Amino acid sequence: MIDKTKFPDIAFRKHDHRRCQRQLLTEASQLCATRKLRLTPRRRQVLEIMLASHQPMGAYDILARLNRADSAERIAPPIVYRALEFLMAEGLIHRIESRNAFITCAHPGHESAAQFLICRDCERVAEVETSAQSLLAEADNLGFAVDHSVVEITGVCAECQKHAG
Amino acid sequence: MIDKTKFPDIAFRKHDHRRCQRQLLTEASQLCATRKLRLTPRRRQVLEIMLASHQPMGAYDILARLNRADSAERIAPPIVYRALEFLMAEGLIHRIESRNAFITCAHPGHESAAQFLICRDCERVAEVETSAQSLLAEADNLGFAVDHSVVEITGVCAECQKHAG
DNA sequence: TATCGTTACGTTATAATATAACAAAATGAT
DNA sequence: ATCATTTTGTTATATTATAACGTAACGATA
Ligand SMILES: [Zn+2]
Ligand SMILES: [Zn+2]
Ligand SMILES: [Zn+2]
Ligand SMILES: [Zn+2]
Repeated sequence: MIDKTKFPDIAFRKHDHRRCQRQLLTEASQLCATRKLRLTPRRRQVLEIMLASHQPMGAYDILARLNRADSAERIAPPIVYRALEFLMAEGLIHRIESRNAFITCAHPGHESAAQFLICRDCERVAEVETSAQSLLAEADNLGFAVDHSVVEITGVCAECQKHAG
Repeated sequence: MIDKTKFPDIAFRKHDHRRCQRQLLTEASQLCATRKLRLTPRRRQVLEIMLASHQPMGAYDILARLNRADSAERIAPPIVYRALEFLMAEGLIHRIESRNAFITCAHPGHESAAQFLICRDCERVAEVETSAQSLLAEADNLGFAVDHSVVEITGVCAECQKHAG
């Protein structure tokens, strides 16, 4: 069992990635079973493709891999986007907004908002736990040189909350 | 002079927006003059269009307004994207990654990374100046009900910094 | 196991966002 | 006036995402 709370930068280190993959697939299965949701072959297939690395993938990258796998079929975009939609809704993957790309969740089932350290060189992504700690401090801790940070909080402003009443 | 440090939620309040517009245009002019950069008619026009409101605009929204303004010309996407590129490079506007949209900077020339509170109801955006850790507290302060937060820190991981040597 | 409502998948077309590549014009420094 | 540089204009195309609608699989129930 890889504890990503202790090694939040696992994505940036050499490690037994097979174990990552197995562990996350198992967690995904269990999570879906618990919630009585169907991790269908397609959804599982997309998740497996995404588990190939700790780099985010664009929907069309995933699509290309799907079409390379089953040389007979001609999979179309909506299939991929639907699988991504399901996986995101269940917190098995996250969207990296600044890249229009998607990445597997490092610890499925977490409550707090996901936060990422994205290396613009190797393109690997580490998912860190929000907790109380400052993310920038955490980055500094990990020796991660911050280049650009995107912080976007979406919600409803006070005025609109009144009107909605 | 509107002090957005004292009123970080100015975008969510009733206020004299003409003053916002005038003030930001003046700041933009001065900033470009200081840096010996050209705030050309096109760039200024795009900035003015964006100053219409505190809501982010897509590149094609801006394009549509350009084409409505000069009914003769047929402005094409690259023109808009180039103006946006310039304005972003100089910190006069910011990109809202989670919306593929752009918004004028609330206080041009600031050093720290921009952070936003985006209302998914009225779609107005407040730019706040706080550290990442206290942003959620700030949101709470302003009565902003957080719905979804995107925190993306891009940089170079420790390993890649070694290889780059 | 036949039926039926629901969920997931497949297919086609198209919308929305963004950039490549190259030509023409404007700028500003000799 | 000339020329290098920057900015703008133009055409075409790449990339990302969704609408709309039909088919198949599933899973509960009779
Ligand atoms: Zn791994
Ligand atoms: Zn996660
Ligand atoms: Zn205003
Ligand atoms: Zn700003």
